[in-house]
Amino acid sequence: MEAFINGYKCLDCKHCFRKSSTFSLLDEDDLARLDNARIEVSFKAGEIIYKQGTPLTHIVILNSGFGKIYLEGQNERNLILNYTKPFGMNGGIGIFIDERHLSSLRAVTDCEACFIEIGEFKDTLKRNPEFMDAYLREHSISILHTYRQLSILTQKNMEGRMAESLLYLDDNGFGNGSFKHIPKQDLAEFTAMTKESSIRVLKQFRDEGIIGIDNKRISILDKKALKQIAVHG
Amino acid sequence: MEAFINGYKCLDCKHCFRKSSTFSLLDEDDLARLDNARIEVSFKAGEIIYKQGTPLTHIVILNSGFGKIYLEGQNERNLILNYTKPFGMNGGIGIFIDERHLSSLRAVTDCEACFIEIGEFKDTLKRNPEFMDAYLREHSISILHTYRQLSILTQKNMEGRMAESLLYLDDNGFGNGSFKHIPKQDLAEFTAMTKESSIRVLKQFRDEGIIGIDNKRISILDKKALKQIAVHG
DNA sequence: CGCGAGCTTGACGTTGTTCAACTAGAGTGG
DNA sequence: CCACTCTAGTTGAACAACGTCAAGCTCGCG
Repeated sequence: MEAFINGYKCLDCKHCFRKSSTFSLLDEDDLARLDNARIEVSFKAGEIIYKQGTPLTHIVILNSGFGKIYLEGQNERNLILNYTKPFGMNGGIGIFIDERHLSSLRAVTDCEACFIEIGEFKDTLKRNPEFMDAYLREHSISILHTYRQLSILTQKNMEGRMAESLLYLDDNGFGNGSFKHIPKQDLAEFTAMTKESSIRVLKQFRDEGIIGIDNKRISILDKKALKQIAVHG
Repeated sequence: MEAFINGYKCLDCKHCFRKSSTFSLLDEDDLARLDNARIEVSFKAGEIIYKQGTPLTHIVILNSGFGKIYLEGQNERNLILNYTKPFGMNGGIGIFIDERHLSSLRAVTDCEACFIEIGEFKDTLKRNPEFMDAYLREHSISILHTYRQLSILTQKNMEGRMAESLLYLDDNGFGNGSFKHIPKQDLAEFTAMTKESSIRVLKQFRDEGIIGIDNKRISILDKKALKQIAVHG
């Protein structure tokens, strides 16, 4: 019964956590506590999972589907920081300051999300140094990516930025050499340019035989050329 | 004798740590251990304290003077992420990944730096949950700033970026309403524009009576106007 | 006094955005 | 089945923003 009502649990915690190298560091006892502090919610593609500025009360983990993490910037323009990774922890960066979300998360596909209450989550971090280490490693990688983005987005031209982004998506588990689900508008928001510009750059890449575009699916045809453009741009 | 040889200690650890709210969370025992894992080095203005990509073996704390934290980007162009804060912990973000520096730190003024070995530092973090909390809070604030920069640098025009930067510097302890030590080139690297552009924008601000420039010292005359430009730009 | 680093200026070219119009395809109700 | 609508995609022309280049300046310092 509960399984069909949004906001209640229908999955077994241990099952999910076994798939995550970070959560696999916890023992039965800690998993049980987290399970207790956990809520499941499903989201439809396009729905907002959490919004920048709102109170940060839970860590969010997507155990199916994926979402985009973005900053809401000047006059309705967004900047996509990254896409979620399976079983990655989202929304946690603000928990040590004012407990508000520093970014927004929106479902790209339909998603199943686990919400873990941050009080319990923090306690778990404190009780388990290895878990803390893994958590910090995850965040460090995210910061490394943010630094890279900062450097790329402020110093490379449109072609270079687009090449970097396509390579990043390809190298980080968005399909083998091709990906759907990412409209031109989103590629624009990931590369800090306008939708029109992203279309023009992609068209240029297509005309040069570097990528293929059919029916909203982008395929990388010449990765070497893309790398060349990424470095030089 | 030692006091005059660079790389040896001449300061009392407890003395310094008492000035830092983060380090004041540690007890005598932990402070003594850190003191043991500590080296002091002084740097002249302009010298590199650590360089992006090199092995990260120590956390660096500046107890006098200040430095700039920057990314080394495309063809010799740097991007200044931030300036150091007194007794702030620098260089630590990479300690949970591959133990290499993600950014560079360079002395802006003459500096006295403490280098704390990261093994001991990590152990101290693990032994002291409150210290860990404070450390994470510091880093979270730094990430928040990085997000802000990402948003500002990719979405605002030059006037907006410069206004934001001047306000940031003013609000974060770089003199009351005016600051030296930051040449036009550095303001350019902080706002992701060329030296020439930063000069032109500053000149425009001066002509509008918003700032004053004399003898390399920039003074904020009309903060309200600056805020207006920052929001709108 | 001369040197050099940082600063300043203007002319010019490139890059990327804006705006406006148009197209294609998916979903919806009659 | 067809018109209607909505969203994503596409295109071109005009324009603004910003960088590049080249030259000259200024001021502190040896």
